[in-house]
Amino acid sequence: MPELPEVETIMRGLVTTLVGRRIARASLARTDLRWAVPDGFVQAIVGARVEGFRRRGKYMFMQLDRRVSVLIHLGMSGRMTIDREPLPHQHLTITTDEGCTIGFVDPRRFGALDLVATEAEDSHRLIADLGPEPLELSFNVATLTRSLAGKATPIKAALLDQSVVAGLGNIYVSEALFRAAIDPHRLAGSLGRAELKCLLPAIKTTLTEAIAAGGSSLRDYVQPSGELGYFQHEWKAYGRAGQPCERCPGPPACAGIVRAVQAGRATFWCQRTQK
DNA sequence: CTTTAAGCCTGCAGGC
DNA sequence: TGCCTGCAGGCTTAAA
Repeated sequence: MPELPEVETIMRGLVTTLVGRRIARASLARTDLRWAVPDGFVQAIVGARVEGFRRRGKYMFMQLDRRVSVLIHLGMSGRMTIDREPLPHQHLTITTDEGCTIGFVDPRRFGALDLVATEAEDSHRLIADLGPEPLELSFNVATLTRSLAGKATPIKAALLDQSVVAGLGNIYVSEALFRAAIDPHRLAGSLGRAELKCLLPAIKTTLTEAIAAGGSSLRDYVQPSGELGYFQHEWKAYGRAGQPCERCPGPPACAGIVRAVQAGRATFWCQRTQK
């Protein structure tokens, strides 16, 4: 589920029910997530008021009055629920002073919960090495050029590297490369200035449109309300192996979208138009 | 140093 | 129906 657009969507859902509210109760069903939830987690948040949220890459901070933030990472299968019956694998349940119930659900337990001083959010070990936020001005042709310079790794893998740019995952890298008409196998350092000037807005518009659509839903609900995202209907490459490419006339001129495995991850692209 | 592969954990779809 | 295999949105680590 959760790449940047999904995390952003989920966070916006949490803002409306949590900001300004006090945490009346909290319970941890288990603490062995990707990393152990720290001792004292529940005591640290119960009684606190939620002041705001912040997203950084695929990570979310829930900022409490007490100068403490809860770091939330959803891993592969993480979800947040609002006012829904407890689900299997619901590891954390929070109740607000208004009686709303927030659930953190993560079957595969690749996700994480941690505490960090609010003023030190950016120093957290999971955050410190993240690259620029792709939708901010700090992510531009100059910074992208610098971070890709000399890289002998395929551009697909480079864009998945969170220290190059924070928040892209397997779906949106495939989508952005399709839009930029760049072959995912091209070595990152071999991309010319013109190609980077095309890739940059391709990344930004893909993410912006995905956020506007509420993210992409694969097999789980994305939004805390249970609503589905609908950007999966806009996918032009990801998950479309064997289907026609929208830029091409179809067979025999073009075989359509093909799938291959790169660095252990599925990649989808059009061999005719992505060079 | 850089780049690839394996591993973490569970659920689901497809093949037999 | 039931078992087995492969695959999945992320990230870390060990190995090459």
